[in-house]
Amino acid sequence: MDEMKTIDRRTRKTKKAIRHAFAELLSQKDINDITIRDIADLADINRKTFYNYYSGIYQIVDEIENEIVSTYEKVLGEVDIKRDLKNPYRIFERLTSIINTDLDFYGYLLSMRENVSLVSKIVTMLKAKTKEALHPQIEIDETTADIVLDYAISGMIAVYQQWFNSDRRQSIEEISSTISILFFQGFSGILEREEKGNSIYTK
Amino acid sequence: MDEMKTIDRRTRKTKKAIRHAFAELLSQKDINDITIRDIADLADINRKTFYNYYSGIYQIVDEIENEIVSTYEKVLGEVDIKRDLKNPYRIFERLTSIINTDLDFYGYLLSMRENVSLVSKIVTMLKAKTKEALHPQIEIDETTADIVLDYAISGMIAVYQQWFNSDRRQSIEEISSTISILFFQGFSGILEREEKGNSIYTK
DNA sequence: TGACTTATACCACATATGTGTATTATACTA
DNA sequence: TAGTATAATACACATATGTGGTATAAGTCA
Repeated sequence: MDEMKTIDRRTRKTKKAIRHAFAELLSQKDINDITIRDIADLADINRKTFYNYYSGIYQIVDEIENEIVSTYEKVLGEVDIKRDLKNPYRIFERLTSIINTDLDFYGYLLSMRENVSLVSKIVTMLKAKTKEALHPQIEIDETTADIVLDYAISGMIAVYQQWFNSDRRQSIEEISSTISILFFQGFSGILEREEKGNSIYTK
Repeated sequence: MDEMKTIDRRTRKTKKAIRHAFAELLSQKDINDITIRDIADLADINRKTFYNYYSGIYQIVDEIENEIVSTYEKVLGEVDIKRDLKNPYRIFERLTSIINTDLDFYGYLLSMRENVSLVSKIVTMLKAKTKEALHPQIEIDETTADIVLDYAISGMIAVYQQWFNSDRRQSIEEISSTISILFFQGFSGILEREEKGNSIYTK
């Protein structure tokens, strides 16, 4: 968003128009029913001009996704993964908050059928970040670490997806606490919490 | 596949030709580069005929996915989810085996960008099956159960995806054991196993 | 086998896609 | 502000898509 300033005003204007038209159309109909002609018409640009910037509809989505991942990455830089690994509540609380605020506008992307790519991008980024934080303090072999991270990160994102689809019924604290327990103690941790009847997040 | 026998021979022949052509083309190029004309030409049918059976390329994928999910569902019927929940090794071993055999032909689907839908279909099916097995024996509230299942099932599938993409380097026992531990004891269970140095699956 | 039912082929059309080329309009910069 | 760079347009073309109507071929069944 910063380097935008140095770019040709025409380019800036056109891309903005395309993005805006796309968002508008997306709010009206399914992505598969949106044609390039639709976008060009609504953005009031020549159809050819569209191809100067995007090779197709999904490349707009790709661009948006990359912006989202960048946001994640930046905010995650403020967390000390290494320190919090054995009590990851703080990490998950942070992630949940990001999703709850910055992602508000793009939230529906998470629930779209097509956007596995966003999920996999986030998975890739989080895996990289976590692995560099782990290495070499925690004694665990590479392959196992991969499995653990795949499992935990994908699981976490799935929870967020459902959270979105159910209009974020639970509080950030609830979600964070549950994911945190699932990650470190698994299902047995949940059973324990349920038995006690006093969850971590009760006020 | 059974009811196929009662269907008009022409229909049978045409659908088979389409499916075959699609598989052939898929092995040659990316799904996004496959046109309906390609399929019609290779299957040696009129382009219009294609539309008699499928509304588009992705509906073929959809059909294949549904067949895969059915296979899963059937084999999973042989497992006693309720009994094995606290020591889920058997369940995961069974699932891993299915993937390793029946899914061999369609395995690459799991690693395709587009096939989130397969994943979500499997998630939906497994969630339903698990919930009916849980209810009402295990004392856990509905919402929490949803979260646990989303987390565990999506995590599990992510592990399988990576397993596929790395050409199934680990044994079925290794994968099953790791997922099993992750599910019931979480990351702490993995750390414990690593410390002891004796994993469940060492012979 | 012969009458029927139905799948498929053939032709046609409106629209979408991707791309090339030449021209015009706009923005940058010295 | 004048000159230059480049973004955007206009136009055109080959191909793909989805769909409708009619004719033909193949399968089904009594």
